[in-house]
Amino acid sequence: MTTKRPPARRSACPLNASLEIFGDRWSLLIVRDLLFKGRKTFREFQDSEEGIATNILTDRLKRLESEGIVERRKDPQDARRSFYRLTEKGIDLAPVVIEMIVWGARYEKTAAPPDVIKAMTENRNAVIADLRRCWRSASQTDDAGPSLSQRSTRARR
Amino acid sequence: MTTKRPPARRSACPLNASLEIFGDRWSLLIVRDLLFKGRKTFREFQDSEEGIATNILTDRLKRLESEGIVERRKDPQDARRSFYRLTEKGIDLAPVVIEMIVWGARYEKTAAPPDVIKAMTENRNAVIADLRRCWRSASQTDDAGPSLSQRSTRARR
DNA sequence: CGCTTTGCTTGCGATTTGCAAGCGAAAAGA
DNA sequence: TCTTTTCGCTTGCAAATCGCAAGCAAAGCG
Repeated sequence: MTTKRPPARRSACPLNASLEIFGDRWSLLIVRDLLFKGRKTFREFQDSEEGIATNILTDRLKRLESEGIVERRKDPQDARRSFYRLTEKGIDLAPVVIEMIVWGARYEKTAAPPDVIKAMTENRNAVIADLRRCWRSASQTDDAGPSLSQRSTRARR
Repeated sequence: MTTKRPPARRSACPLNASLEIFGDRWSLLIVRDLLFKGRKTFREFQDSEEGIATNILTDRLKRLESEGIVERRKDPQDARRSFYRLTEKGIDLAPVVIEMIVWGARYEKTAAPPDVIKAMTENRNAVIADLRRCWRSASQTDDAGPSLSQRSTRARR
């Protein structure tokens, strides 16, 4: 008589927990789109440069939602559409995403804008604080998240 | 007449580059074992709590080596065995791994030792600097990496 | 009413996974 | 020496996942 199902982790290591939740090629791209690009609908995610397949996108959104990383709410204007937004737990993935961006920009050939990378490395905490502040206010006003977020690319103090 | 093969990225985004290299359920666990647990041989990785299959371990080690994240060198004592060690590029994954550990420890049930998590959050840069220093000296003396790295769990200034 | 958009499902072949077994070379033990 | 064990790795195979195309109901739009 089992009670419920915390799908049984491979280990009790926190890194392993993280990897089991978003350790794949797609999940963090959706988080990136939410965090930095102001994307919030299925179609907007689908239109991302990487070209995620619709079935995978559906699966990842469900998974992220069931993990409490994103929230979904229907568009009152258009009943077909839903808006996705990051929860607190999702916003807290920003440091992970930023470190991965910095590493990728440093060691691989990418089209990363140098000023953004510079801000992320030299001004990490301010960038994260900005993202958090922006999302917090957005979740109060209820009118979706930030859109382009080229805010704190300029240094703070 | 194609020149070579930079396996063709899905996009030029640095996050995507990172995900294509280590965006799977296993690669970073190997990096963790190297960074924090002093493991350095095939068998030691295999003995990790998560129980990686040998074929996958072989594949990931090859992949990490071809990406320049780990280096392999034969054991002069035992010709069967090889030692793996992190390169500079691999050591620079420490911030990524640490953020994932912190996130996992914060939001999931894990067995993460609280003092280690505390050090990683409150004293992030010192922890990273310690790891780097430790690995740099190890790669000079040529006698493998750090072993238990419970060093900077105590705050610095 | 046709026509499009949105989010999602289905089908299907290809790739990747997880697990077990096996294997050669080297080391260790008798 | 001869046997056994260890190490890193390969193979086989079933299951799961992936990527791509097509389709589809519900809702908006003309």
